[in-house]
Amino acid sequence: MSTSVPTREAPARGRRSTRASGDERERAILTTAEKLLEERPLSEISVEDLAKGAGISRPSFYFYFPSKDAVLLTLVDRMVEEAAVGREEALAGLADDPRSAWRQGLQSYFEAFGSRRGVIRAAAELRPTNAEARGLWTQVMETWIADASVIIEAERARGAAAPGRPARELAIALVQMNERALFATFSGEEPALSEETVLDVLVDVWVRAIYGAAAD
Amino acid sequence: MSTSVPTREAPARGRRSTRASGDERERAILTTAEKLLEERPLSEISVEDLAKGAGISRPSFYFYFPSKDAVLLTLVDRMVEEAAVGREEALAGLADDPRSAWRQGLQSYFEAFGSRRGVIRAAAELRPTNAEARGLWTQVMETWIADASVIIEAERARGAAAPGRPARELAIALVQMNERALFATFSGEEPALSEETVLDVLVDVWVRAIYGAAAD
DNA sequence: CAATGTATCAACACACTGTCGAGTCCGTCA
DNA sequence: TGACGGACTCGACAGTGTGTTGATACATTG
Repeated sequence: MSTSVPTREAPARGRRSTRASGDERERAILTTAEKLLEERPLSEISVEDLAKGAGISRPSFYFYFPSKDAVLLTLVDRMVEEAAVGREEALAGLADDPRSAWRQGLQSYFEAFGSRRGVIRAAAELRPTNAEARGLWTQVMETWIADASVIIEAERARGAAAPGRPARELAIALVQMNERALFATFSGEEPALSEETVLDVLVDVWVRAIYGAAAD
Repeated sequence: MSTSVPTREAPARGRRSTRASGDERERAILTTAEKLLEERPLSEISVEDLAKGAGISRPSFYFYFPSKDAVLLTLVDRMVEEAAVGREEALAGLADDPRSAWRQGLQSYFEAFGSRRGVIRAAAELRPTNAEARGLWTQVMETWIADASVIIEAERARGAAAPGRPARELAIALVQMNERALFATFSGEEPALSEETVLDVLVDVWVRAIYGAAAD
């Protein structure tokens, strides 16, 4: 580890340059955003609100972040990283018990996203209008899909899973289902599955879609 | 089943009152919106653009619609109504051939939404910020889910479908999958299923999830 | 031919975003 | 020590968008 600043792998969307004291200010903006997002949607939060919450003026805000969106992307980055941690481990014990292995894979996302409702809600709100947000989300989906495809193929090869449409196609549909269902549940949409049942239902569909043979 | 179509009284979101000549103007606004939405997202279309496209001034626009959102909701209303038409018929020949019956049910949505990409994209963009849009979409989902639940239960009762989690839960997850997958495909997101395969893949998951027993 | 309702728009009042430039504060080093 | 420069701050401005108001046409139609 180098002695210099704790190498923040954070993308260049944070502060303009520098690395002096105002570090806390940057933090303050982030935590303010997180707090406000629990209360109301992104569209009802202005740069002024963020600045005020961090105890600075609006122009000063722009010293730390180039826009409101950038703040959010930083938050999302963080969350995604957390979610990715659990992903690896889950994919071990497949041969033993597919159902609970798949369940585990889902669970890490469930937990990471579930603990930051404001942020995912905002992310969903941002995606349509912000290309960077779209790209970031695409990446997440893509790794998820890639993982699932590989496993589906492996399960088919060893004869555990039923043959059928290309693994990737199946994976895309299932991952999209997860995304939508979890978003709906966490943002309190109607209709949505309850927090207690989402995981079970989703895993059920996954397992049936992957292992069950197509009827007729 | 009851087929209670969401009573279609023209929503009060059109013109302030009246119903005189300026009818064409209202139309012009609607078609302008539809046209512009094929080119660029809702967030990049201003009331000014809409007004200009319809050959009137911005204030005049407000004589016809209370806001930009209202224009869109009208468009969505229309589209949803079209989509609902095919729904009824599809649900007949289930006993004969479940797969193609389910496929047919999906197809009407596929076609209705696929022919108005701009509008669905805008609808997705609007949903997070506009309560009315959310409510409208909720209704659509709800009828879809209700239908699916009833059928799943019927199929289980007659022994065709496998038992499992409550039909409604299954229906919610599957309908959400459809929604997300179709949106992704039609708005050219990445990753997404191709237009040629979406329907097949979705139907495949539906059939396996409903008729296939849970493996493990 | 008034009177009533339809339709139109210039001008205004706001809200928000992003930028510019003039500052302050503080550590460094000549 | 004192001036130089970089970190940081904010008042004031410019731009773009929304929604409203009030004055004004232009019909009908009673």
